[in-house]
Amino acid sequence: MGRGGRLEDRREELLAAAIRVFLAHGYSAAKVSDIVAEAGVAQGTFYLYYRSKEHILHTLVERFMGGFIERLDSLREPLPRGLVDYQARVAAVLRATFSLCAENRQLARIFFHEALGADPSFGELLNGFYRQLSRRVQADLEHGIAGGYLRPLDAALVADALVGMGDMVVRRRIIFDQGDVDLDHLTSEVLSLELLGILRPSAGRAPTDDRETTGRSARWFG
Amino acid sequence: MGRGGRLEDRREELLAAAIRVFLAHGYSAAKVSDIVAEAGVAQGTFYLYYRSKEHILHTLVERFMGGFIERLDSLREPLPRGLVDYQARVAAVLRATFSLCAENRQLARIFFHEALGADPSFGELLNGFYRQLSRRVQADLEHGIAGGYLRPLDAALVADALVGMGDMVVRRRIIFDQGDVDLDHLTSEVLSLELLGILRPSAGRAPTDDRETTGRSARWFG
Amino acid sequence: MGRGGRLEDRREELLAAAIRVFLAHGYSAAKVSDIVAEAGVAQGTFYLYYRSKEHILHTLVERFMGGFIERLDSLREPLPRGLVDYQARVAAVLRATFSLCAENRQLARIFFHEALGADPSFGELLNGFYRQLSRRVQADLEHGIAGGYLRPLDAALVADALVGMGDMVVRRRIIFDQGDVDLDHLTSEVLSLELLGILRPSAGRAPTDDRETTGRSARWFG
Amino acid sequence: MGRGGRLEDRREELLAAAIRVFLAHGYSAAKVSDIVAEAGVAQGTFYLYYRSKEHILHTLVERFMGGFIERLDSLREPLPRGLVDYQARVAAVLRATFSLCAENRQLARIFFHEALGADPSFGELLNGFYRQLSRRVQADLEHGIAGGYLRPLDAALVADALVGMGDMVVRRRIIFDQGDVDLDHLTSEVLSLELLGILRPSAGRAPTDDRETTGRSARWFG
DNA sequence: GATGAATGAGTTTTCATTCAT
DNA sequence: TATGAATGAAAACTCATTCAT
Repeated sequence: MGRGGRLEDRREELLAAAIRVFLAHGYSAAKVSDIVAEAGVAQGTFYLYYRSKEHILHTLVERFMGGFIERLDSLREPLPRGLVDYQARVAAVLRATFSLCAENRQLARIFFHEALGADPSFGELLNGFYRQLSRRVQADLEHGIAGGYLRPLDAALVADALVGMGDMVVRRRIIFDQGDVDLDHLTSEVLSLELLGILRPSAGRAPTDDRETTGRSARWFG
Repeated sequence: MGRGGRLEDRREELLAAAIRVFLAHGYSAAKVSDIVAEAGVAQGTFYLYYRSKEHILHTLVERFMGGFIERLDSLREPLPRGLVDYQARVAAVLRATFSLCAENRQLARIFFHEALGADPSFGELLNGFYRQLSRRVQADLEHGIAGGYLRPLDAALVADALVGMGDMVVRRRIIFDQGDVDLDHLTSEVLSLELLGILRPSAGRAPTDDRETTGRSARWFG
Repeated sequence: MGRGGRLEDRREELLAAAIRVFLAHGYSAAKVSDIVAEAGVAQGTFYLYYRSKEHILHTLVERFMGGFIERLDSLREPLPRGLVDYQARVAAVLRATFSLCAENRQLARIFFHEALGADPSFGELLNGFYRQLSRRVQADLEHGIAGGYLRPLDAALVADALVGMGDMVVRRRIIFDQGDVDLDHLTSEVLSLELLGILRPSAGRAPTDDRETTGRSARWFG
Repeated sequence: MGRGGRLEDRREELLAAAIRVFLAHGYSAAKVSDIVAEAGVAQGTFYLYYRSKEHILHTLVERFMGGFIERLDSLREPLPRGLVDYQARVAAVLRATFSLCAENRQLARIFFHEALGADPSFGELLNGFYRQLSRRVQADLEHGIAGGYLRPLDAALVADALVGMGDMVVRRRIIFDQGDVDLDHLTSEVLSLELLGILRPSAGRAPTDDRETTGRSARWFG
């Protein structure tokens, strides 16, 4: 790791500095001079690694989104073969979502809080992100409906709603909260809600035992 | 009425102009000079009515939030006396939520899109809004659990998740979409999801002929 | 005192309000809106009585200068006939100067402190004021030298210096100081200093008993 | 020296430009854009070196005051041992005062004319300056009274008056006047006035052949 | 690559003054 | 006369970006 390593280090230092600064002051109040001061390099150095202030935010956001989608996709590869499979998959996806955000709380915070107002283009980006998530959920729903273990429903719309559930739990329980989070608890509650609904469960509708679905493996990026 | 009315008119004209400008360029790219040009008044006039660009956004946001909370509260006054009551109430709340956002799509768009990144303080404001909604849902959930018609669950957490469902549906289906929206359809689908969950309904899980619920005609609300 | 009286009252109220505001915030920081608020009239009313913010300061300054010069001139009418006369006259002038400034401390403060930086033209005005004072002193000095009771000296220059003595005593002892001032003491000390400095260095150099020269009469303007 | 020298140069260029602009238009009418135009640098460069327009004036004023006080103090180190010493010292101080102001006429002009009304804080600054001068004079007077060669007097008050003499001579004869000044003449006239005014009125009222003192040749100082 | 001084366009905000009522 | 809403020119100051060293 000779020269290339050094260069990457600088890029990463700046990225890390940018995270700290964006979190401390918010994106628009953050100055490039704050970032370089935080990173301990000269003003001009910034522009050797990033085209602009917006570009470094873009990098941050794309890293979050890319890592997120990639991780989720790794859990989804085979289509679920039945209800049990499906349950396990949803559990795994939820667990991964919450873990990912908890482990990268700062990045997630920037993604969900700082980026949006920064530039009109980030609105599109965020929407694209939700759309990607929603499409995957929708596909699974349709698969399940066809498989007969899910009830008929407007899959696209319900997918949006389910993504929203996860989104809000992440925003209010993981990003916004300060203290430690019980990821297992979050997962099992949201999973039950998603699978069962809130009505009193009639026979045979056992809310899944999520113990199994709660692997520690999720090491993502950063 | 004469004079006072004039003053209020000016305030409103500026507000309307600000909405148009914020939607067209985004909040941070919007200049006060754009707003006054749009409103057809002089630069200084703006500052007769609003302390700053941030202040007019605050006004917009508070107007949206206030109207929203007020409307929802008007639907919630008596606590639901049982499952049927509860269902009607949730239906009404969802319907009102979607109607309100559809009727004030521009305001809603500013609220959900422009305000967040504008200023650190708006993050707090938005969070407060979600917290208020969530607390109300939580109270209803707890009431229903005590009443025996809802299953035991972590009411605070599930409330967050349910608010998230509505939030995402609003954002992706009402605000983001351009065309007309079938509010009844949105309501009935989200209502079913919320009440029943997505698993195949076992016996007696009224009120649920899925066909009907999913169909366009379903009327859960007044 | 029908209409005219009213009009004059308004003018005076505005003037008084302007004094208070100029003293409180300084001329340049003072806003016309502060003055009208202080006077309890509408913004536009100001311009019925004064052409501009500068104009009201001009009015204030001219009132001070005019009153000052007028008062001094009333003491100087007959040329002093000899040393005794001269001493009495200098004493009276000093006493009047100090009284005037003490009685109109606020106006004086505006004159000496606020006006200068307000506008280049006030520099000229102030200089003109000093020039007028200096010329009068110079004339007396020349008269005294010709009369043989003052020593030969550069009358114009010494006049400037003597005016400066009074000026600084006024600024540091009357305007700047908060508490009460012993005008008799100021007068007698400055008088001694002045007379000893300029008298012909012959016999009879008794510093005047200033008791006599200290009349209470000085009621000036305002 | 290379780099540091450059930075200092820029500061000085801006300072010099500011002097020219303040003298030409007056402080309050002067725009930062005038200063940078005069200095031939960009608008933003100004703020690399000075926080604000007020700050550069502060710098100017402090430079004047500092240089002035420092110079005077260098003349005063040993306390005068008697009348002769005292005379020499007063002469030296007057001469230095006049020289300094004549040599830095522009700076002095800004100090005495522009700074005062600029900001309330400058009133304090100027007053502090006069207070410093006055205290030094007062100390000398008290020393002389104790030494028996000065007459009893209110040293603090007379000190103020004497400072005022110098102040007005500087303002009217050095700063305000355009042409050349005869510093020797100013010094000798003011010196006579001052000494006669404060010396003990006993025998030997040297140093006083009035003819000579008033003449151009008089040399009271080195 | 690294530096950091210099750039200058861009925007908010203020406030003396006007004028329709 | 009195009002006070409206005007709009004016200016300070910021900060992302560049570029000579």
